Amino acid sequence: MKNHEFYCLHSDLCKTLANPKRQLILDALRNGEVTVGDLVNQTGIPQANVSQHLSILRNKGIVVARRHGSRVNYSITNPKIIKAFDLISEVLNESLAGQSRTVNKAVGKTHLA
Amino acid sequence: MKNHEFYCLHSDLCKTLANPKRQLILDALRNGEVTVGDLVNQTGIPQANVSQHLSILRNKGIVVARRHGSRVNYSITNPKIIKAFDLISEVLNESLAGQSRTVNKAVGKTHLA
DNA sequence: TTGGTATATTGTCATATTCGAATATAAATA
DNA sequence: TATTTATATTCGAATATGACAATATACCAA
Repeated sequence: MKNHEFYCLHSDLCKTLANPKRQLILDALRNGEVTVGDLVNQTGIPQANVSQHLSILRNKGIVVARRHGSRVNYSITNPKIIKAFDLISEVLNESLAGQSRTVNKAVGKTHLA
Repeated sequence: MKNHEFYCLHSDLCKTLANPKRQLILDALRNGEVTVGDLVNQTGIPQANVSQHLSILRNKGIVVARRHGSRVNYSITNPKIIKAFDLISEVLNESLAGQSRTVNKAVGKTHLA
């Protein structure tokens, strides 16, 4: 059993990934460096909001910024982030595929939703 | 580029994983079925709170409940959940190891925290 | 049926997250 | 220097989340 602090760090990292807009951004960064402006265009998210999310991702060390003239290029620091992302996609797809079977079936007469 | 709904489902799933207590619980379920009572003992989390978290995990299809007498056994529905969990652990460890180098270095004179 | 043990749900409050609007900063250019 | 373009930060309001206490439900045994 690992310690409490580890779980906090781990879930903190997950929490950072757990936002639809940040996922859009991460997916847009999947193939390499992209500027903020391009992220705005590709995702349709307002500029200020993109910057907010990039700031969050930066602070967690998930992305890194590199200024190039007036533009700032962002990229993902660790490719395993994308691997984890894709694994969770798989879980999601399998879950969606096998839905409505035993998954949420009631147990006994409990209220188990 | 995938659609918005997919990202919402995906981040919803991540969000469910993104909680230290739920991670403790998931790690305790790593090797197979465990009863609620055992989860309470192993994690030190109060019973009501464990049930709350199990309810959340159940509703997302991450764990499944099986009643056996007066006890209820929980297990993880898809082993890939654990794989994803472990991948994120790796990212975390690598991030902790390589900390304080270039990761959060300022870019230009921006306030980039 | 009564009591006891195991598990689940609800209500409430404190805290955290998210977004848009407004504003600030940096670099490029006139 | 003044202006424009690119990006970042701050503030405030709405909403979501998490924890505990209290209570409810299910099953078992006497």
